[in-house]
Amino acid sequence: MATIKDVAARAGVGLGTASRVLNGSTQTSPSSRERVLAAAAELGYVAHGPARALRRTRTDALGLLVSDIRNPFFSELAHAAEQEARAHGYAVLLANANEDERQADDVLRTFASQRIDGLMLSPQGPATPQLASLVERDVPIVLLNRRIEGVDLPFFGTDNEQGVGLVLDHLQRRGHRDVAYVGGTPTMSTGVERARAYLGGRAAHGISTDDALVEAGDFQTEGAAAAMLRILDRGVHPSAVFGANGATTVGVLRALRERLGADAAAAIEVVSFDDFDWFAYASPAITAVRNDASAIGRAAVQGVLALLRGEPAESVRVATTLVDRSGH
Amino acid sequence: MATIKDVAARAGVGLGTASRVLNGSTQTSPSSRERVLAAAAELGYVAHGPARALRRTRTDALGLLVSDIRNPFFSELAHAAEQEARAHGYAVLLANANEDERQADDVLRTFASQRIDGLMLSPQGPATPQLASLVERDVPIVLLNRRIEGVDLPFFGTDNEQGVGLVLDHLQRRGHRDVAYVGGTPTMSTGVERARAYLGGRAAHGISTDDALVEAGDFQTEGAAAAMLRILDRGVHPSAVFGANGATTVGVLRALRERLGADAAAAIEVVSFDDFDWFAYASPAITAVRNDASAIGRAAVQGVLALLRGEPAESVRVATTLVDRSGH
DNA sequence: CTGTTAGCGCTTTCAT
DNA sequence: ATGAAAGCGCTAACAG
Repeated sequence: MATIKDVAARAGVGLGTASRVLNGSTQTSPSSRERVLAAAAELGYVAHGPARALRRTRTDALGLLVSDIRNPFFSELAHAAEQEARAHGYAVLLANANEDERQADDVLRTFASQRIDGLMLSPQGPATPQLASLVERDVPIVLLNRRIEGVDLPFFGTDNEQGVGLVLDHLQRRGHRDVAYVGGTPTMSTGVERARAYLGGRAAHGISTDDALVEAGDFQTEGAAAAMLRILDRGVHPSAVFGANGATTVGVLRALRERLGADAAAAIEVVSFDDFDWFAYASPAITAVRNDASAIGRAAVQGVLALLRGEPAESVRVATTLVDRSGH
Repeated sequence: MATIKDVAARAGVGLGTASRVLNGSTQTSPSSRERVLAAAAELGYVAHGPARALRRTRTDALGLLVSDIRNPFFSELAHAAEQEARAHGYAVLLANANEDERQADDVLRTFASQRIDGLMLSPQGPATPQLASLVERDVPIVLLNRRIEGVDLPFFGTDNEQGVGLVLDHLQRRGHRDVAYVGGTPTMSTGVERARAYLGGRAAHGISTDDALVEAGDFQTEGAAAAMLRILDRGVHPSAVFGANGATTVGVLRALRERLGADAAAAIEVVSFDDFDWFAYASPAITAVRNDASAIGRAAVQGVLALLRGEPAESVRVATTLVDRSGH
């Protein structure tokens, strides 16, 4: 593998000059510039990243740790973040916590060893040891979509309150009174925010505040289905159901069909926080709050980059939109 | 940031000893071993990856370049690959080509500069310059799901022929004669293989070989919808449609509804190569070939690792299964 | 404008 | 079993 030394030799210049040219540095004579570039091209020279990193004490790499890359929200966010980072000359190391705290800590250790310049992460729960040590080392860090107790870091995520507001307005417009709510994990900031906004807003939107209509799930399909079944078993007859996230809504769908049959289930309007493209193909089609994962990803990158420059990074709550499919 | 020098000093041993202990190396006295480990823990020492890489000329990192991380097939594959790699002590650098050759080449350059030990990629098209240079450098490389013209590299992907066979059997069992086929890009090995298997197998399965029922899409939703419309515009009346991949099937669904209305569309059985979980919630539910992205991801990692050990890597065609949802 | 040199943090001989 | 020393490829500081 050609090194910068080879390039310098072939171009007939000193090591320093070669380095300067290759880094687009300030003053270099056009002649040597040309020859270095030519030599590099001929040799197929690619700078040795680790060596640069060692010397410069920065890697131009950002770590992105998501809860689950298979979750469309995160895969879209990751994609957008990568594009944004690349546009700014940064590479993104993408890793997956698999909704598991241990794996998350593992990844964080790897990131730390790679000496990433900054980190974006969607936390699994409370602060882990590795995270604490990264914070201590003053690595620029931003949080994605979920907050962490007792850790004050810039936050980039969905505007849950605004999104729930959209749903409340929609339900009211459609004239629903008996609306079931299948929520998320109460230990997750996302779950708490959505629940509070919804429960608190019911009365003002003409929605029943009967607690028999409300159950907490776990943001997973299984748990949500179970929660929905518990609600139905109470003998209530909701005309609509609001699922607190995408997976929850899928669980709701499953439970409704299982308990009521496809036809009766189809008579109940289902509204979701989080939109999946295929909701348009469900029957009846599902109305959903679409949160802009791309915008969050881009904003998060800009946030770490600001931190990297020593500027403060302001938290961002990205507004959602309602995809109304209730007209079939 | 604590360096190994700090650790050695604090443990009262030489640099070499510290390094040996930290690498779980052979012969080190229990006493120094203990003290080094203690010192490292107290200092929160994390080895400097780039420095190690520089010295050892390996990074213990594998590159994974997928066509589009938002495609569930790839996000699941990526997830499985990461798990498998981690189990073998390797980190995965995951990057996204965004179905764009230029971006792919960009990523490859970054990978090259990072000096990844091995590469797994799903090619966008023909070999790019950067890929050629990686091949030349003898970096272990395996291909995911798509082949490249003129490049002979171990391949890990779906068994398209077997999968299409499952569909043909299913269609025959259901008694379909007039089956429309919306295919993929003819320039992509995946598209070619599926088309060949399907078109060639029709006669033997009692399916009409009328070419008016066949159109090529582009493996994207838009293109597939257009292709489906072209077929319908010919005045044919298929009783079933086979979509050559997941996105294609979504396009098919959209086109059918748009042109025939929801009710008439629901009378046509749609079968898909690639399964999405929500196909169970479409109406009618969609029968699909499920290809095992996780198995492919794991096999691919094992392939590069074999190459890394100097062993040959045998290509793997992972068998698919049919998820039959035709009974509603 | 350019060549030389030091040294980033680490692993790995080479002597003990 | 361990300390000393060399050097991986690169950038930046220092002389010219």
